[in-house]
Amino acid sequence: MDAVRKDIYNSEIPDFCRDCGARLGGVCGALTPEQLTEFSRQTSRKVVQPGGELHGQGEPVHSYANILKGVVKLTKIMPDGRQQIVGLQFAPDFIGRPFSIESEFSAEAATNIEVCALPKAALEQFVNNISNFGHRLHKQALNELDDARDWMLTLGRKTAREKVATLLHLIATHIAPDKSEVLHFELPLTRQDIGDFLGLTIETVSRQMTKLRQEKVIHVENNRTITVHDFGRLADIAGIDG
Amino acid sequence: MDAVRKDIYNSEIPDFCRDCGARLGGVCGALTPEQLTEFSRQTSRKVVQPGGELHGQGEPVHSYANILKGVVKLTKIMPDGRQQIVGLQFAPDFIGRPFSIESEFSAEAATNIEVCALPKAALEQFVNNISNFGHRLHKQALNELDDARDWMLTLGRKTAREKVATLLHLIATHIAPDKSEVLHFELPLTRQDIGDFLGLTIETVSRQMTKLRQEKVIHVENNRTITVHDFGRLADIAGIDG
DNA sequence: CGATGTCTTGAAGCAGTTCAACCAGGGTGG
DNA sequence: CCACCCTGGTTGAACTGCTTCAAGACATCG
Repeated sequence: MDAVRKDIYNSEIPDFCRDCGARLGGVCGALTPEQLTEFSRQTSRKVVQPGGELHGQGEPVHSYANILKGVVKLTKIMPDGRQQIVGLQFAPDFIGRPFSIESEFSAEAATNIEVCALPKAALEQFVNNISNFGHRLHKQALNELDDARDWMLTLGRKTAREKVATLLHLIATHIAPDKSEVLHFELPLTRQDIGDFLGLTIETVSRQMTKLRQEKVIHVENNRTITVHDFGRLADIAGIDG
Repeated sequence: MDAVRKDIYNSEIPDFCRDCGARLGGVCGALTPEQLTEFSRQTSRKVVQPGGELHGQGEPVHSYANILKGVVKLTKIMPDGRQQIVGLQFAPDFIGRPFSIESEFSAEAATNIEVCALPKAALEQFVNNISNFGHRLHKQALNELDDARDWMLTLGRKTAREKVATLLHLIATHIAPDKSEVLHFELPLTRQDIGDFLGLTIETVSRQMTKLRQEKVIHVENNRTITVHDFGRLADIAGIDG
């Protein structure tokens, strides 16, 4: 780490960050190369398997993380076991409630994920010393708030059919490789996860997926690989736009 | 405004703010007396009738406001008229999406309200010049996010009975005068509003209220005045805690 | 005192749940 | 290599909680 390699194009950026997909987005986009170096010294890359917990509901938050790859689900669970996913996060989102208090939900890997974790103390140091850093976190919170409110409309007022279409639309816009009319992607969620996100049972989710398949709105392979034939049609069914 | 009256107890606080219930909470709590004076110079008090809009869905945000009194509902509406309340705000909450872009929902007075409105330019000035100000806004956003996610669980996984109890619990904790076991308050929402908040029809809301009344969990006068006899029982029915 | 808006109550219908059986893929071990 | 199971998904049939539609009660206000 002392002998920093340099090249013409990325002269000051630390090795550690050079190949990172999240470098320009999320909180890291706020950092100068020197700050990035300092940042990278305090963080550690972690790989987490599906189902692995980043933090549990009711636990104090002691660590934060930047998602580099994969999907993280935020879930709430009631004492009797009923479960609700209250947020999905994709690269380069930031995980963890700043100004701690204990977490009101658990954060769990939905797919294989790769994160850049940093301890609470480091986060606080960055917030205090880097002017843009707090601002970036604020913006992320506002985005999550907008997403949460969109989803409240989905949960409260949409039919099962619209809900499933809305979910597919959401996933597609976040992880599909291109923005053409025909989209192709891997579902990062199980049917159970989808049910828990939409406030439905797995059976209802399955039935609605089957219907969309029969109507040729989507094509499904191996239960997880989805092709959307007509993105506009999907948005229409989801009740998005006017 | 030039001849500032002073008294022994509130020497530097502007007249304008002296009787304000929100002075110590919300964003104003971050301000020194001098800043408060500057702040008060840029703001104007407004009274809004129930149904009055602070800003509409899809409009650019050009004004912000601090709630001094009353309740504001944030609502989303679909092209076909289906409606969902995505947030309730009480004094001393702050209204308006910082870093504008257009608003994704409308903010509307649910009761008679009194607000302290300030233009976008003034907000930006405060964010840039007062170090705590942005931090307060950030905290407010995080609180709203926690609230939104709590509500997602309510919308997605609770029964009609639990939903109604959850709403009563929410209102009670926000506007009830004291924290004793027996609570007494005015409902700031119509049955339609309650339905739009809970993702239910007004008929279902009414039926569940009747049931809670018959079970002596609550007492209702004039459809709007509620007495909660046993707060713990209400929380229990709402599925809150363990 | 009728008129209007808000809330309640009842009865019928239906979207989504529940319960149960079945199916496909992917180990594992005899 | 097949028998076995185990997990995740689908499909069917019966049920039910909420909605829908319709009528009535209550309060407020010209």
